[in-house]
Amino acid sequence: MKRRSASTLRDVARVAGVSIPTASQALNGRSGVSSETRTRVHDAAHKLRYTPHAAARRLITGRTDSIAVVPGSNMTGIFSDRFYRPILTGVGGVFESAGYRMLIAPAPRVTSAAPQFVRMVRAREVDGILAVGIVGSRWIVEVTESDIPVVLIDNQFPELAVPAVVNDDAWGAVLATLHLAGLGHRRIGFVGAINDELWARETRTGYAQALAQAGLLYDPAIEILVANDVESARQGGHTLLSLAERPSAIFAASGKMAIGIMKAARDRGLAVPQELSVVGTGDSEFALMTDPPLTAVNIHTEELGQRAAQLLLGLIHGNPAPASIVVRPDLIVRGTSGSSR
Amino acid sequence: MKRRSASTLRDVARVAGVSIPTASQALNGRSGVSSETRTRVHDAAHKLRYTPHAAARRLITGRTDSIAVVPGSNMTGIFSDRFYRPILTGVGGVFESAGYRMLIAPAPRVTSAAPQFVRMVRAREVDGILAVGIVGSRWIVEVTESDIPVVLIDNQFPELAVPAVVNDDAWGAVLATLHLAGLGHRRIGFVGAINDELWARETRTGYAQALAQAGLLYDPAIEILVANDVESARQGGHTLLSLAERPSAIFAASGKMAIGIMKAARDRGLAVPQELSVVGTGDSEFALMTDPPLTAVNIHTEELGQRAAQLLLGLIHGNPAPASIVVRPDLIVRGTSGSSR
DNA sequence: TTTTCTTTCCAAAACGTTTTTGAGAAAGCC
DNA sequence: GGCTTTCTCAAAAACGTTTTGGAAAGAAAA
Repeated sequence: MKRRSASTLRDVARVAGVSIPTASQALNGRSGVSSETRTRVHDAAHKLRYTPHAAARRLITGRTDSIAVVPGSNMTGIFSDRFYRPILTGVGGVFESAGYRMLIAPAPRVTSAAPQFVRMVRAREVDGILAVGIVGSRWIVEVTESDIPVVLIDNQFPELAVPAVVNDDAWGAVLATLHLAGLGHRRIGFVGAINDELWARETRTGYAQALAQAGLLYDPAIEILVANDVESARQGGHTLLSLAERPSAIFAASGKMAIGIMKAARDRGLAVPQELSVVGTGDSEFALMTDPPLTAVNIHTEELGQRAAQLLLGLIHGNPAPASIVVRPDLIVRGTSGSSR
Repeated sequence: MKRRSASTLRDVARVAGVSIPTASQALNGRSGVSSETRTRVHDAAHKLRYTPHAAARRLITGRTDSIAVVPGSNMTGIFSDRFYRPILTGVGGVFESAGYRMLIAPAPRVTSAAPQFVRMVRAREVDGILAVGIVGSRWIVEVTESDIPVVLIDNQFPELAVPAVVNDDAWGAVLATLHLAGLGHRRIGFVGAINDELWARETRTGYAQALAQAGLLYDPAIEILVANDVESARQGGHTLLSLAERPSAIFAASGKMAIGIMKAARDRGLAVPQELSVVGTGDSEFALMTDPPLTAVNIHTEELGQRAAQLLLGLIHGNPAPASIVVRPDLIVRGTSGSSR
């Protein structure tokens, strides 16, 4: 009596005293069935706790109501990445209200998950794909061959015409740099990431551009590239702060690097923001942990995710693919940036 | 020529010049097919880029090779929760090597996702369920009715006999408190979470127990319960540190609360660890951001996830359900705890 | 009364696999 | 050459649903 095998549409039809197709019609709300039998079928279904077998339904309808989320190779993990996490929250919210499920390959990186994902796509397990971060173009080609809609987040393949949603990293750097310039700083240092990912390059570009815009000289001596972690940035900070003409403000391209800079300042007994202004990039959880709280470029990560999800839903429903979407960050001024002198 | 509809087993059979069942047998490596036809079938399948239709296969085999991950109501979000994130990383690793996929309802909390999940389970979309954090017992009952294996993480229902994997929160508190006692501290304060979740209660229990074990007096005046965030803990810290007989050490039940305490100490000009020792709880990403790095109870989150995943895989393959698994944390001594005086 | 139109339902086919059963052919044995 | 045995393959059934093409029954129109 424990193991009551799951009830099927046939059972419902039998209990309601109708044929299988009639039961199906009734439950799916299609016309051509009297309201009396309709309620009888619904009652039977409810009594038997009937739920349609997903695989059977998929087989005939061709829809899966699921989308696959693919972690790019630059994610530290689909669950552990600080930057991409809130993006996925945004994605999830949109798909939830649309009644979709997210299928997540447990593989930490797309490089290892690639064959698995291609198989998933070919097996028609999903209606669409959301690739988050860096994925190889070879992989994209293989996937798009299957006529399944794909949307990229924080990545672009202009030559392949794959729709994408990206953050305007250069704009963020411009905001940060102009903010510091507006406070009267003339020597604004930059600590960037030494990798060659898009955001690292773009951030650097924005910094240089903003300097020009503010009429400040670009000085390679106060620009330094380090690995994207606290300790490397701390060392980089010491390099910058030990200069004869040390910068009065530093813009760090990530939250971790900003924290490293603040540690370096504290090591040297420099008060923030009185003797050194620091601007970072990142979420508020990070920013509020420092003392004082970090002035930072705020990337609308959740919005990135939402926009991408909406775009993908549109493609699934047959809408034409729009051009890429660019989302601009803004700057949240907290306690680490102050006027020069 | 762009829209080449996906090839099916029938196509493979036709190209190879055999019947459909023979093609199936050959591809699935079953005996009773000559090696010559077998290679012919494989060649055809490869040429046509054949991949079995997942839904069709599921319909007949009954297996889905997927498991559902259910976010508990105390998660801040399946992607955004600091504590549960690494657990899911552990889970993912195990399922990846076992060839399983993870289905994640995008809903942020199980309370909102409950009906959706029950439907998923009833629709036989998954072979097993992993519930992470707090889920309602009513929900569990509803799900277990479907004869689908369920494993809980960081949660327990002794009366329902649902297998679970939990962290030994009390033990962590004992380690932290005894560490401080071992450094010579006689007045060890406690900042706990005011919610009534299991970990909050257990941590408090462990603290009290360790005091007794160390021969120290339990003083309600230096125990305080606050909301689990930085700012609340900061205020709580001020309360504790303004006492006439202020504690020389404080154990905080979470990383956020530990940071709040450190901010309070800095507000009052108290040097850590010279004038106040602080021990927290949490991952190293958090702990390394403070200055000096935080001495903290280290919960083996990833191991929790791995053990739970392995347990669930066992249940799916018919193993008997073992008793609950308890994983003990350890203490990582960093820079915020020093000897008394 | 006969014809035409609705309404309500059901039989059958389809989706793409896997599994079971059985038939034909080649080979071994007397 | 007749008999069994082994090997290879194909025909048919099954999984649980949705969709299509009518059929039966009753009501409206002639």
